[in-house]
Amino acid sequence: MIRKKVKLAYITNDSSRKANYKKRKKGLMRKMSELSTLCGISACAIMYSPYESQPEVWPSRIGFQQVLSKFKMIPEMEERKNLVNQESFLSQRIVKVVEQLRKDYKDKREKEMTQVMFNNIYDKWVVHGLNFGDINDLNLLLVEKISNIDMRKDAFTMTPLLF
Amino acid sequence: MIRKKVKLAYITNDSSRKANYKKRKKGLMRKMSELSTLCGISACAIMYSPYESQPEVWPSRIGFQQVLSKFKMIPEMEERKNLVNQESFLSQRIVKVVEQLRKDYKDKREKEMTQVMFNNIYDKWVVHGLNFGDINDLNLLLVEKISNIDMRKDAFTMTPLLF
DNA sequence: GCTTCTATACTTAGCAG
DNA sequence: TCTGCTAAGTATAGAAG
Repeated sequence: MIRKKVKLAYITNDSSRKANYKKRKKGLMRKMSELSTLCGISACAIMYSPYESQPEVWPSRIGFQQVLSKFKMIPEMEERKNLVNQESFLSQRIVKVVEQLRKDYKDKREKEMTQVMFNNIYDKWVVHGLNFGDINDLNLLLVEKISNIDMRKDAFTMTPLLF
Repeated sequence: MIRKKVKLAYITNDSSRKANYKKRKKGLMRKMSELSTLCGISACAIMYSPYESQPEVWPSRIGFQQVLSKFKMIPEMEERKNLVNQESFLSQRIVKVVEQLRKDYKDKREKEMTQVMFNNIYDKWVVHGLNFGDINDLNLLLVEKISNIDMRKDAFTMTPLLF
């Protein structure tokens, strides 16, 4: 049981590579969470492996409803919605995008469709070397072109999502 | 020099919190890179702290040009561009989005503007509990509404970016 | 494949310059 | 501050069930 030093190279043996992945993924997730609580910072990690059908994400996707609830519950947020500076403009846009998203998800079929699309696209982004910096840039585009989205004008309501 | 066990709670002392952050961030980045090379998987991490003006991203944003070059160099990608199935449709859209992005970045002023916007928005997303899963969902929206973007039709050319 | 075990490798808290 | 040190604490490679 002599433990070797880590040889920093691709593990060719399939089963030990998978085992290694699962162990280290767990460790990474824990460290991510520790850093976040110890230092009070926001952090995210995503791992896209052939061992899982969905990308592994930290923090977990738990409760999109909770996220939406936060929007309602945070008073500063409500205040911001009534401000007229750029910041509040952006906040409102975000709220509306999220609302739009909620509505989209109500159509379960469409949801599955887009999920499949996402998997395809994300796979390509990663395969072709787009990192999260680049995905962020794509988000920039979203912001920029957001006025093209046919936003609904009605109030921001909170009904349960379908997932 | 008796070292305590980690007490998993917010470090109230400012300087030691910052020191802790920098050390652990470094460790996390290394582990991220190790996992990626050992297991050959795609992974990303982003940390948004008050200690740095820009979010800390792994892998680094090095060479968007390189990313664009990859698009040109990977033969399968070129083939896909000529297919007519959904997959190729999506690939083409990605290429065009990236192209659009490149053009957008040519306007340096606009670049800075959007960068500022991104920082504001990303901050809010994270502050209000949106994780990368959610940001991915927003990306779904981007895909969905992508037909609203006024795409340029000319060939995909490769000129240096301004950053 | 999966757990669980545990010796060893690695990480990092606290200190010093 | 930052850098480097080093021992205490933690993660994990490899084996066993």
